[in-house]
Parts: sequence; structure tokens; C-alpha cells
Amino acid sequence: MIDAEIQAEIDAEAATPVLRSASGTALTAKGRATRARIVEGAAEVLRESGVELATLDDVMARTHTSKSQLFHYFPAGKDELLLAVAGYEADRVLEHQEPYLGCLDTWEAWERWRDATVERYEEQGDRCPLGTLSLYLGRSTPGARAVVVALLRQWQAALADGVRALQDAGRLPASVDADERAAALLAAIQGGVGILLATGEVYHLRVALHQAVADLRRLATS
Amino acid sequence: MIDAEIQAEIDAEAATPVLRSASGTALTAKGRATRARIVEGAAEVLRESGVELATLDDVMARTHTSKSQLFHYFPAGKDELLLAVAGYEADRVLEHQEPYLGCLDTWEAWERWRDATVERYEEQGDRCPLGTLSLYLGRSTPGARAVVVALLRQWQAALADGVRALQDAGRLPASVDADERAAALLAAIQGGVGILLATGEVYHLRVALHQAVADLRRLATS
DNA sequence: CCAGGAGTGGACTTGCTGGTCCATTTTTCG
DNA sequence: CGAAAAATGGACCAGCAAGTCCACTCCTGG
Repeated sequence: MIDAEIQAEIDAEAATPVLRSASGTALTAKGRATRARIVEGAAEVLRESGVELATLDDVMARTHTSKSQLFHYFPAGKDELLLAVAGYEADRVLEHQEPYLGCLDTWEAWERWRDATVERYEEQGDRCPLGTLSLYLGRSTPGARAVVVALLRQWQAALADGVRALQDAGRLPASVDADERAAALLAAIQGGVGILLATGEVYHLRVALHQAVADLRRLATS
Repeated sequence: MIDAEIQAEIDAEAATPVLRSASGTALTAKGRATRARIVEGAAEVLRESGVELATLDDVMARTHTSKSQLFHYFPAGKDELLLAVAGYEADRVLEHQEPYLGCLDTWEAWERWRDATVERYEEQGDRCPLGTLSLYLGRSTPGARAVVVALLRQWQAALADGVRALQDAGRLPASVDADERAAALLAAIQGGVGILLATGEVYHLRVALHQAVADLRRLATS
């Protein structure tokens, strides 16, 4: 029985070239649609319940799947599913940052990025799926660390590009170390978000980012 | 049967005035010793296994106690125990920072604090009991958030005092907002530690703190 | 059209873990 | 001393959630 919703997902997936599941089995269009639905549904469940409370039955209920499907697409079980969700969430983070990170060659652009970032996490509140996920399967699953490392690396690289864009535009001396600035910016974000998660207040994130941009700008005038 | 170790703990606790357990029951010296042993042992277990994997039986084995004792001293069960551990760990953090935070009136003192902080977390590696704890019982238990908020507040206040000490010593203009600087410093630490937890690398923590102190110092000369 | 494989459903098993309960020992204190 | 309270030991219970298994349906390709 295929309802309209599933059919739509199949159509949406049709363009994608043939993929393979983690176990190497070929997936049909329907299979890919189901797999994607599971990952997205699991991500929703995790955002709402947290990693601890979220159960496979919750995911089943949310995605209208059965347990056999979960283990069909993620043979290694819960950890493998969580890893897939981590990758999905990492993509979402970059997806949100990308339009702002693209052209950081003016101070106004930096301020837009800063405000957008604060606003995003303010809306998100104390839910940080990727944070909890990486902490959950942190030292146990080696793949989880790889996902987070990849995200941080890309994020930092984009920030460093932004700093260099300022330098290329003549708005910042070439003596500034773009990579170190980007690393510190990343730490400021992570710290602000971490405190937001722990306390529920965006204050630290806002102050840290404002100050980071201000300090960067101060380097231009000295 | 009381062995020498327990007796020593009783002696150590003897000086403390009569306390009460969370449920309001009076505790004898032996009771206080046992309770303290449970908290410390649980903290060790949590550091090694993480919140997820750690079980009450692990704590029992580590502390040579029975299940009835755990529920005798922490009637609300695991959450109450974890909360006690969180408080214990928070004290340890401040205890470590205190000697450095005490007299931040010279740039050398700030550098000592910075290096000591980096070194401490470098040794600790990817284990951050308080971080995982606060994330674990974060939004569920209201008390957990209070513990973390209290720690952050004290930490930030001490940093702000340090900034003001620089100002009082004439090494920093009075126009600098001590509280905002302290908030950003705290975010830098948290972010660096967070990235350390996720990636296993201290690089970001080191860079963030070095840059934070350098940026602060730069405010003195401009 | 039909055979084999992909996809699906859901009952069942299994292991663990938090939590309960009561018996027993030890300490306290009048 | 002796009774009451505190401390301790450990068997037992209950529920939950991950993972297994087999039967069944649907799709696809020759």
C-alpha cells in the first residue's frame, strides 16, 4: 500500500543516483525514501525528547515504520541510526550558516552573520541535537567523532575564509592570523551555545560573538 | 564491622557539625562518611564510564555499599545521586581555579591562570563529568540547572573581579566592561572545553584563551 | 506472468537496571 | 544495660527498550 505522501518521497528521491545502505545492500527508490523518512523522523524525536529518553518505538511511531525496518536500514541498531542523524544534523547546521558565511568581506556582513547565529540558537533554545548526540556516542562510537570533527573543520574553514576576505578587501591587516581567529570564533560560538544549553540564557552567546567581532574590528584600526 | 578506612573517614567527618540528609533525616558521623564515599565513588565511576553507561551497581561495587544504602542516602534515586555528584564536581572546578583567580591584578597572573586552565583540561582530556551531567539531567531536573548556573555565576564573578583588579591597578582603562569581558572569557573556556570533548584536541581551548587574554591586553594600549 | 529479492509488520525474547522490601546488625543515648 | 533509631545486606520485582525472527506483501526484471 503506497499512499500519496510516500509516493511523493519516492518522486523526490528519484533524481538521486542509486545509493547503497550502510550494509552494502542496494536500495530502491522506495527504500531510500523510507530510510530518509526514518532519519528525519528520528531527528525530530531526538530534538524533542533528547537522546536519553528517545526510544526506537518513538521513532517507529513518528515515522510509521516497524522495528524490522529500522534494523533493515540500520543493521547495527540504534547507534548506527544515531550516527546517521548526527550527519543529518551537521548538514543542517552548515546549511543554515552557508548564506551568511559565503561573503564575509564587509563588517556589515559579519554583523549579519553574528546576529543570524545568535538568533538561530535563541530560537532553538536549549535543544542542541548535535551537541547531545556527539556527547552521547562520543567516545564509544569512533564514527561520531568524525562527523563532529568534519563539521567543525568546515565551519572553521569558512570563518577563516571570511577573515581572509576582510584582509583581501583591505579592511584588516595581513598580519592577523586568520586560522587562529577562526578557531577562537568557533570556540566562542560553542561556548555560548554550551552555556545556553546549560542555563537557557543567550546572554553569553550574544556577548561573546559581539565582543569577538568587535575585537576583530579593533585590529583594523590599531 | 568497621575497617580502618571507614574509621578514618568518620574521623575526618567528625569535625563537621551535624548535617541532614536530603530527606531531612539526621546523619551520624558514619552515615556522613558513607554518603561522602558514595558521592566520591559515583563521581569516579561517572568520569570513567560516562553518565549513560554508569549504573547503580557500578557505584555499589566501587563504594562497597548495598542498594539499600544508595536509596537510604538518596531517596529520590539516581537523579538525586547525580545531582549530588554535580555539586561535588562543581566544587572541584572552583577549587582548582581559586588559587589562580584570587589575584588577577597583573598580566603575568592572567597568563598563569590561562596556562593552568589549559593544562588542567588537557590532562582531563575528553572527560568532563559536569558537562555530561548537566546535559544529562539538564532540562529534566530543575535542580541540575541550578547547580551549573551557580558555578558559572561564581566563575564569571571571579573573572570579572580579575578584570577590575587590572583596572584598579591602572593596567586597564576603566571604560572596559568587566562583566561582559568575563562573560566572553567564560564562553571561550566553555567553547574550548566543548570542542576538546568533541574532538579530543586542546588546540581551540588554547587558542581561544590566548587570544582572549591578548585582546584584553590590547585594550590597555589603545 | 512468475520468481526472487526488497520491503514491511509485529509478536516475542532477553537482558539489564532502577527501584522496593524486609531482615539483620550496629550505633546512639537516656 | 536496653530500647529506639540509624545503617547495612541482599534478595526480589517490574518495566522498559534493544534486538531477533518469521511470515507476509509488494515491486521488479527477465
